[in-house]
Amino acid sequence: MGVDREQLVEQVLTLVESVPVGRVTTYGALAAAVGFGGPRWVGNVMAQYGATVPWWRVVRADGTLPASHRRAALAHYRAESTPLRYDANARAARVDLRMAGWEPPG
DNA sequence: GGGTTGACCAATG
DNA sequence: TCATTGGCCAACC
Repeated sequence: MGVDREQLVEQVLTLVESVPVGRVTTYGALAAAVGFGGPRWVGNVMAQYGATVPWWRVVRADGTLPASHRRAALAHYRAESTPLRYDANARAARVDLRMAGWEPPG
């Protein structure tokens, strides 16, 4: 059956809203959950509509923060006590996916 | 219809 | 851990 693109977008946003506080999921996991598009498509959806949902709970597969928003995301993580990992050089902070990784239902 | 662009991913060294 | 490589999918021009 043909599913509307708009409905798929809503499904992605709903899944993002269902991510527990202090936990995160990945673009790829969301794409797999909705069974449509791919990680890059989900990234595109977030770029457009992410402002209406807790976008900081969606990170890349290796735990790095979404581009262009890492500073704002860090403030949220600190507020939510999200487990973070710091590089040896402390160049960039990443979410500890072992601890905070959350798999969306699909 | 082809080239380019994204808030991407996994394998490899 | 980092950089490179190839693949991925839809939107836009």
